[in-house]
Amino acid sequence: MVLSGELSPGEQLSEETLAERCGVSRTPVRDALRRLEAELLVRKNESQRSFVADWSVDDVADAFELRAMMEGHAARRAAERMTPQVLDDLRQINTRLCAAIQKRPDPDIAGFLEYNKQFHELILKAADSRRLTTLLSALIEQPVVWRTAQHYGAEAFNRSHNEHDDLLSAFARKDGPWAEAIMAGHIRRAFHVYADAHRGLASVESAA
Amino acid sequence: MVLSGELSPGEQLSEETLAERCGVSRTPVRDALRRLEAELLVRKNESQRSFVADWSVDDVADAFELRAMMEGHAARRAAERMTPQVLDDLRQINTRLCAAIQKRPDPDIAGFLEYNKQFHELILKAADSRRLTTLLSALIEQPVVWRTAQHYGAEAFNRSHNEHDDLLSAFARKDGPWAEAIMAGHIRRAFHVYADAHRGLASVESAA
DNA sequence: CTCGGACAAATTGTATACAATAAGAAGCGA
DNA sequence: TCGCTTCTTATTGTATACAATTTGTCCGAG
Repeated sequence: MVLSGELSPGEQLSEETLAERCGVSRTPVRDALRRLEAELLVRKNESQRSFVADWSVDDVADAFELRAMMEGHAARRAAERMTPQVLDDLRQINTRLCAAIQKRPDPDIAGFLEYNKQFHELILKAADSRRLTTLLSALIEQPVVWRTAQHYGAEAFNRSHNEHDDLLSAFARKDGPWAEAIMAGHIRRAFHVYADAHRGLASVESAA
Repeated sequence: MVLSGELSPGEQLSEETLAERCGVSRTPVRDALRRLEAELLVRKNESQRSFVADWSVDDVADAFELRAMMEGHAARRAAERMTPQVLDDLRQINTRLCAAIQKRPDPDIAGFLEYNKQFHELILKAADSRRLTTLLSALIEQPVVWRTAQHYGAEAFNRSHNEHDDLLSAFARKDGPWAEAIMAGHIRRAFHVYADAHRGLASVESAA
């Protein structure tokens, strides 16, 4: 509801109101608010009342910057720990991703998103750091990824696929620094696609 | 209770048992478990049962590595955004820290910890990234910092103070990369003090 | 003796009621 | 009219009861 714009930035979120609206009691609503607060989609003021956080473009830039750093770090660790099995799995996923974006008449965006998600998650798993996994999960908003992909053209899809291929090369050579550099660039490129599409808009929500 | 070793690693944490033990109902216990899970002090298995996580030395190394990366990033951002006012505040804090570690006959460890915390928190604030602040708070376990400081000798305290001074130089010149490098080294040094003190021990808890 | 299946126990998820607290509104005096 | 106090109301914190799910155990068939 926050990400779809159904709730406006700054709007107060009363537990009882939300509970009624969702047809559940306050208890699961409280849990959900806690999670959303951890993901910074919801803020609490000094007296514990909840409000919809407003993500300015700067906030999104901030999130992407951190994600670039952390996924880059994950890629480096993954490269250092790469096994033939994992490498093969990654190649298979990227092959499927390639097939999805080359579908005609229209590329299969849902397929792209799914395989892209699998690709990044497998790298994260290969990085073998519970903490990194936990921290990143709070940082990657799939709806933001989704909106970014909506603005991809054929060339952007191909670039994404090629960057994944580059990553596979770095992984095959266990070249950690290279993998880190490619991944950081990969994420930053995604941000610029997002930023170009939202240029001049005050917040994410008003664009949704 | 987890950090003091009152609860053993791997031990199951029943909400009801904890509630009884703490004299409260299950509701606040549930909230607490959620928070502890976010900080990775508690794990949940696939069927949502909670257990005390066991932090091996590798896990602590993992946490310190991430902390070095993220606090380094924070230091760089802080350097780029540094103002005379903040710089002055940081200098004052470090002066007080210096006084605390030079107390005789024994250095004032509590004072060191307090001013060290203030120093790092002000840098984090100057970095001006809500996300970075949120993520780091889940990563910095003050009890771990406390235990590390217990193993500091006079030279380690001085080194810490001098590294803070170096950071101030980097901040004064708004030299982001330099600040990042110093901070990363500063955190890594702290880890090695910790690791040396715990060498050969299987887990944090058994050493506490 | 082992393997399933069903039953019992333990545990978590959810709903609801009440208590504590904070925000807002009304009244009162200067 | 402004500022203060007080009361009302809105909202969150906590306790408890019950439902749903999972785990462990026991018994019988093969």
